[in-house]
Parts: sequence; C-alpha cells; structure tokens
Amino acid sequence: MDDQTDQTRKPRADALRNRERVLEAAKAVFNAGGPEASLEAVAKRAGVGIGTLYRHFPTREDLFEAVYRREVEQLSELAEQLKTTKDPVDALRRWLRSGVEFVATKKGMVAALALAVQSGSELHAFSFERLTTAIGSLLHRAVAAGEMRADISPEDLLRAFFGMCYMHDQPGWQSSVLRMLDVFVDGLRVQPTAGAKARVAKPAKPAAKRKR
Amino acid sequence: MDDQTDQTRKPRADALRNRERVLEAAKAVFNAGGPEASLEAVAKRAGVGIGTLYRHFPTREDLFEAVYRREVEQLSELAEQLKTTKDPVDALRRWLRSGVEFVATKKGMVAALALAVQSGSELHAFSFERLTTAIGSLLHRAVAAGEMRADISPEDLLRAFFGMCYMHDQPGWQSSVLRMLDVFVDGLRVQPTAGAKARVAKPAKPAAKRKR
DNA sequence: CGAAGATACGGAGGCACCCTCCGTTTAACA
DNA sequence: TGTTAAACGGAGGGTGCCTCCGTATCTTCG
Repeated sequence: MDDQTDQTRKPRADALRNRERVLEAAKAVFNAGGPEASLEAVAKRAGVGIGTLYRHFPTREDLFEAVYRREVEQLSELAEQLKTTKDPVDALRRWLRSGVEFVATKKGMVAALALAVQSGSELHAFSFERLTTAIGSLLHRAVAAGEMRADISPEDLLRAFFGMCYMHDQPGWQSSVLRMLDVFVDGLRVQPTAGAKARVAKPAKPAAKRKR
Repeated sequence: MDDQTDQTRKPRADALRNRERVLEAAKAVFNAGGPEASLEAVAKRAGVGIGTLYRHFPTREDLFEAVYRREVEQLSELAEQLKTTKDPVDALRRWLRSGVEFVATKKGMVAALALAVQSGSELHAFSFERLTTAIGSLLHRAVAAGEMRADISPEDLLRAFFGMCYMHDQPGWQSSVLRMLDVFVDGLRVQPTAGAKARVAKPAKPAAKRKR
C-alpha cells in the first residue's frame, strides 16, 4: 500500500522511527504525570533530543492531538454502532456510559482535551466536532422518535457530559457521574406532566415534530 | 516554650499592609491572566519582593484561598436565603442559576477551584464542604417535600454543576448551562408517569438503590 | 526617648522547564 | 561511493518557582 506517486523523497527512516518513539513516550508520560508533564521528560524517555521532539510536534497540543485523536475516533465510532440499537434513548444512555468508562481508562484524554479547549487548539476543534456529531446523531434519533425533548442541542449535551467527567479525580467520581447521567437522561425525556408546568426554556430548534 | 496562642505580640503594621497589597494584586492578576499567572508578577504589582509574597502565602493555593474564600461564602449564604422560598424545587433551581451568574462574574473562581480540586488543597476542602452543605440543604428540602428523588447526593449535584460550569470559556456557555440545568432539575423531580412506563432501558445498574 | 530584640523585607541564586537555533550527522538517491 | 537535503541533538537564553539569609524596620520596655 505504497502509492508514493509523489516525486518527493521517501521520508527518512530515522524520522519515522523517532516520531513513533516520541508518541509512545508521550503516551506513557502523560498518563503518568498528567498533561502538564515535562516535554523534556518525554524526549528523554523517547531517547531523542528535545529539538527532535519539537520538530515533530511544534506545540504541546500537536503532541496531544497525535496521541489522543485515535481515542476520540473510537468514541465516535461507538456512537455509529449504537445507532442500530432499537431504543434510541437506550442508545444514548449507553453511549454516555461508555464515555464514562472510556474516560476512566484513558485518564489522560480528558485533561488533555480540557487543556485543548482552553487553548482553542486544533485538537479541540476536531474532537468537539467529532463528538458533537456522534452525540447529535444519537440525540436526533431519540427526538425524532418523540422520546426526547427537542430544545437541547448536541453541543449542550456534550458540554454537560464533558464537564461532569472533568471531575474525574475525586474519589467515587465514576459512580457519581453515572448517577448524574441517569438523572440527565430522565430530564431529557419528553415529560407529559412536566409540560403542563411552566417550562422556562424556549425551544431553540424549530424542527422535530413531537408525536404522542 | 512560651505559649504563642494567647499572649502574642501585635502583628507588625507593615506586615498587614503588605498582605493586603498582595491580595489585591493577586485578585487583579488572576482575573486578568488566569490562575496560572506568574506569582512574581503578583509580587511586582503589589510592590513587594517575591520573598514577602511567599512568606504570607506559602503556596499558590493559599493565595487562592485568601482571594476566593469570601466568594464561596457568598454563594453559600445565598442558599441560606433561598431556604425561605416556598417551592423547594424552585429554590434549588434558582440557586443553580445564581451559581451560573456568579461564575460568569468571577471568572477566576472556577478555574482556581478546578486547580484546587486537582491539588487537593485546603481551598478545595473548604469550598467543597461549604457548597455541599449549601446545596444539600436545598436538596434535602425538596426530597422531604416529596418533590425530588432521594437517591442523589449533594456531592453528586455539586460535581455536576461544577463540571458544567467548567466549560465556561466557550462561546454561549452560559445559556447552554442554563438549559442543561433545567434538564437536570427536571430529571431530579419525582416522576410518577415516567417511572411507570419508561425505564425500558435495561437496568444494568450494579449499585444503585433506585427508589421509584 | 533610645536601645534591644523580634519580625518582616527583598532579591539573589539554584533549579526546572520552555523553546529556538544551528553546527553536525545520516539516510536516500544517483 | 559521493552528494545533498533532511533530520538530529543539545547548548543557550528566557521565564517562573521557591528558598535562604543578610538587612531593614517595627514594637516593646527601660
């Protein structure tokens, strides 16, 4: 699978090797020491000079991106699979739960993304877009089926989910977030009784016919 | 030796003055440059040496604490006032909304608290305890009145609230969080109808005594 | 008031990290 | 095997953290 139809020189072997080494080292170091860990430590662990690290990944965020892009994609693909689930509400619920588990496993990711959010980096743009799409497709199904209220955007939901997971370094966070997500999904359901009571929020989305 | 708890010498005037100056400078610098701003910048702005700053506030968190303790207290007191509101659910909702506004105003606070959480500092312990109590008293009223489910702890709620607000640097975060909070409170309400028919989702909850 | 302590001040200095720049090395290609 | 562009590595200048200690200032008491 090498269509190097380009007339460009083949990339040097040592460059590729070093890039890979740095990535591996970064994954290890970030997982151990958080996303603020020293880049010089990463370089040392990778057995390359600091200059090499910076040539491959000019900014810290570039490194994050290379490390975590794949993980975000996994989470996004899971949504795709869940779209085949019968009950759309259940699908959304499952995705959110899987998200929690995901965060629990790859602890580095959330912190990195949180950093990325603040710096407005490329990783943020990519992840946000990708996950919004994922969550959006699940949400939309549920709304279309008349099972969920239509005035909540995927961005809203993602933000809430993400925020909750951000507290992931307190003891017992995981079960806490799971409980909260249940409350959340309950709140998202179309509620005949609650509808009678004064609902303050106004629908931001015009479409979506609620049957029932 | 001598007991230093009761018969202490009057604190020196310059010490008090400098302490105050540092606090004021810190507030300004943190608000402008975020909670990671340089402490040496704070010292410079306060017109004191870096050594003086560190003597008064040995760690960054100590400084945060002195700056933000009052703000946390305000938020906590608001809960006290709201306890006189008739509708307990409404009281909780209002508190959460006020919290959002609060965060919008004192942008430094959330970031500082988020940092404090990660470092397990004193500020975190204090704030968490205080806000948990505040939110707990509101929550408890609603539960006692039979208006809200009883399987959610104040800690859960605080975590969720806080997490949502943590995304406070994206455009439109405020209205988004407000929407989410409404969903949330809806989910917290005791739902007679939803309990009967919904809940189709496979209850794969390992540990959660749902009263329903 | 003036001296004697006690207390606080300030910033130099050692350390870690960030990031850039450029002389040296090395892989790819002819 | 020689040429050459690409990649390497780490020295170095900058910033921030925090400690330490000689000096300055305040309080107290004779």
